[in-house]
Amino acid sequence: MLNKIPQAAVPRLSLYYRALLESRGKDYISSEELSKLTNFTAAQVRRDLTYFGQFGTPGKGYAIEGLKKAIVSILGTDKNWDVALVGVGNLGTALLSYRGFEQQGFRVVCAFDSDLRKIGKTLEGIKVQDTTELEAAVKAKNVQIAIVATSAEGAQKVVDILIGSGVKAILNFAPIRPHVPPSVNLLNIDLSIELERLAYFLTKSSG
Amino acid sequence: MLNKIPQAAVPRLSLYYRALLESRGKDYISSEELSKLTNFTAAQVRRDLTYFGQFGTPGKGYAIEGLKKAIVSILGTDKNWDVALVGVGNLGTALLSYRGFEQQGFRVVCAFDSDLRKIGKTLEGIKVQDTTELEAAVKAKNVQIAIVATSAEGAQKVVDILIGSGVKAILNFAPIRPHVPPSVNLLNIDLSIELERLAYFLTKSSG
DNA sequence: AACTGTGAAATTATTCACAGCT
DNA sequence: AGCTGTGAATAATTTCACAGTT
Repeated sequence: MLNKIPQAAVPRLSLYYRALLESRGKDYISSEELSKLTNFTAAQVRRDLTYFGQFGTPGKGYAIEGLKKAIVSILGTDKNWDVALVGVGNLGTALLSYRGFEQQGFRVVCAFDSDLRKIGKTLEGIKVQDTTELEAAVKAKNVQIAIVATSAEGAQKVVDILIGSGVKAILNFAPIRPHVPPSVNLLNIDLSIELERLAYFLTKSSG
Repeated sequence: MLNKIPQAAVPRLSLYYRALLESRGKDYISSEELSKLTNFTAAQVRRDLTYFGQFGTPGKGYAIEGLKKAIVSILGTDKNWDVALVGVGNLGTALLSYRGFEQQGFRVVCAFDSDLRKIGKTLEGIKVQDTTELEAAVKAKNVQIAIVATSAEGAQKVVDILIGSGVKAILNFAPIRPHVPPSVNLLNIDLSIELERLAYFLTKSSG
């Protein structure tokens, strides 16, 4: 069986995992119970899980500990990843101190900025380097993942340097859609677009 | 013609708008040109735009200035919205100084935290209030929109208070999915889940 | 009896392809 | 001639409903 996995199934898997974390004190959980905890349908829960394997026991449900381990392994959050951060403005600094990164196995090992006032400072134990050193540092440390938290203006150039340095995945917070080759995983978190979505829903429901 | 608008069309509209901002020096732009700038297909551009109206001129394309105004009006980014911010930790502080809010017509008019070390401080001209004052302040100022940037633990309680105070839309950054009535617009920005998506793509492409 | 896993149906979203307008 | 707007076709995703397993 060669399933094509819907893109949207992956974040749902994360949400099932959260629900499992909250489900202490029993061994098994049914798709029905998982659906109540996550506000998806029970059929969707079952379908989603079968995209990745067969984890259930008919008549009993899903073994909670086993399913947790399976999801962690599918998502890859049991691995550790070194990350380079480019841009230590307000957002970059907030990201540096965000404890969720560590919890998910992401460790920021170097940080860069082009602002002379920031270069040389140490934040959360990481010394901020000049962006001109980006390529050399990323290559030397064999970093595979980068977070781009620069302004829109600098972002594409930074992305190009990162890709040239061997980075395989980019989490982009700059409000542009950088151009990357198909071999590079790009994930955009675009606050500006989320705000426009919010404005749209507000306008629709109040007008 | 009574279109149901696909959810995903709204952020695409935002991206078309960005492309239009970059298209200076001419009066008309074709769906083909817009598709090149946004990496969607020309058919998708045309289909998306017709969900919201008829903006094109056959033979010429879309009048750039007219389409820009139309999109701004559809998205509601021509309106101004007062916003309450709950949680002024690292992320909340970064959001407070994020200039994109103002640009999109969102103005933070009050900020709250339950940490005594933060209450009373002034950030970006906003005095941080105790979360116990949340309900009274939101009601007094008739705030319709709130940003929740608290920890997971406090978030649901904050959301309940906000809804009880008349808030109609919530932009939630806390890593939980708060429960809200259908009348309230909820938009989750869940960094933790994005990181797991990233881990998944990395695992898949490297394993 | 309780529950999963999954074909089949239904729904939703995208792409094709072209009639018709400028 | 050049391009939009849109029915129809296709593709993707979700939901239904139930055969089969524990």
